[in-house]
Amino acid sequence: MTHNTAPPTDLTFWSFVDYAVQKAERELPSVDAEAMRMVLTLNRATSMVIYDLESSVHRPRGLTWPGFRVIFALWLAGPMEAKTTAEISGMSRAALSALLNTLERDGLIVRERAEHDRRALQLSLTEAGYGAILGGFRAHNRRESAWAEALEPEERHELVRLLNKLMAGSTTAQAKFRS
Amino acid sequence: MTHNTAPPTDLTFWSFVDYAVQKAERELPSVDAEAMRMVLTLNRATSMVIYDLESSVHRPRGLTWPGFRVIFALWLAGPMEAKTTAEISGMSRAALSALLNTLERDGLIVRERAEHDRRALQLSLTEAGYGAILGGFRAHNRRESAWAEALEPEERHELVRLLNKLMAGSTTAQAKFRS
DNA sequence: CCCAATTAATCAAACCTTTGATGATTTAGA
DNA sequence: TCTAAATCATCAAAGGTTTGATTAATTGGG
Repeated sequence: MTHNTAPPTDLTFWSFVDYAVQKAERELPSVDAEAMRMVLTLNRATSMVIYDLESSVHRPRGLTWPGFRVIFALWLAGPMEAKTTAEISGMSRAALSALLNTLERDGLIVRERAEHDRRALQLSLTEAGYGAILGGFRAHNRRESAWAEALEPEERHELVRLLNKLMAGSTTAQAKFRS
Repeated sequence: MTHNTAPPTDLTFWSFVDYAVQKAERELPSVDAEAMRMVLTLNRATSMVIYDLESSVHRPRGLTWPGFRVIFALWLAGPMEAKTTAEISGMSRAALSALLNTLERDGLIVRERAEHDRRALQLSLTEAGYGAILGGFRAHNRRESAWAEALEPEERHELVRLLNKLMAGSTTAQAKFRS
């Protein structure tokens, strides 16, 4: 817009990060290029992995990615209150509410009123839900393995360490969290 | 479900990864725990960063996260064909098509038929779109900086390197890509 | 003991995404 | 040259997300 340096004609999902960082530095000299590159790359890598998992494993089995996340959480930590499910599967209470309609309709989970607090909801897997996660997770984990093979074991460790450190910094960064 | 080891009562978005990996190993001994931990952590870290950027920067300014991505791509690499915009902003052609309706209605972008190929669409920012990205990106980049401060400069570099290596492995992993 | 503030869940409207189908154009091969 | 295959964009249906109400139940001072 400001300058008319023609962008390379062969821009791809991959090469765009480098191009974008350089161009942004020219347009806006005050930009924090390293931070920009980090967030851009983080977003891209994740989006590739998740798209692969969802489209190659879960959709063909009749689950969406969010649906899988909920069933997965209930498999490992359920039965539990809806509030907790929302928290650990990383979605808002409202989003979970909508999602549960589908999962309940498909017979994968059961909604029940909690004993101790009649406002609260107790969620649990049905037999069908249990079956779905068992088969789905094996396939899911095989794809995770395939992705992980790109890195050496120490590199995987280091990646996890850095991501955890990044998340831990969210407090200092005063990040906004999902309510 | 199989075993009835009660999950810790204080499960949070953060602590769930450790808990889940351990529990999955007990339920399914053949699981690739390292790969599972890597993908789970990657997903969580990204989701925190993106949620913060979207809810604290873009939504208050009237843009969704996908809307921002498109305007951002057009700012740096535009004007360009819709096909390229979809590619570099990481969405399918169909998703972009729907998104453009909103952006066009809000007067941020212009859709035009391409000269050389009457099937193709040429996209460009309007003055309003240009204004939106200038202000929005400054605030966006400030939040990126705040996140990046959690890591040392060399750590940021290493994180980016590892993420790029992971993405490069998608070929070997035979990952499915967005069409 | 009672009412105000909180908290759990849901609803509603607006949006974005996915897959699969349909309409135009363009390209390539017989 | 002309038709079959490929390509670009859009549509349609089903689903999930966000923010901002709204309803029901619980809690905590006064």
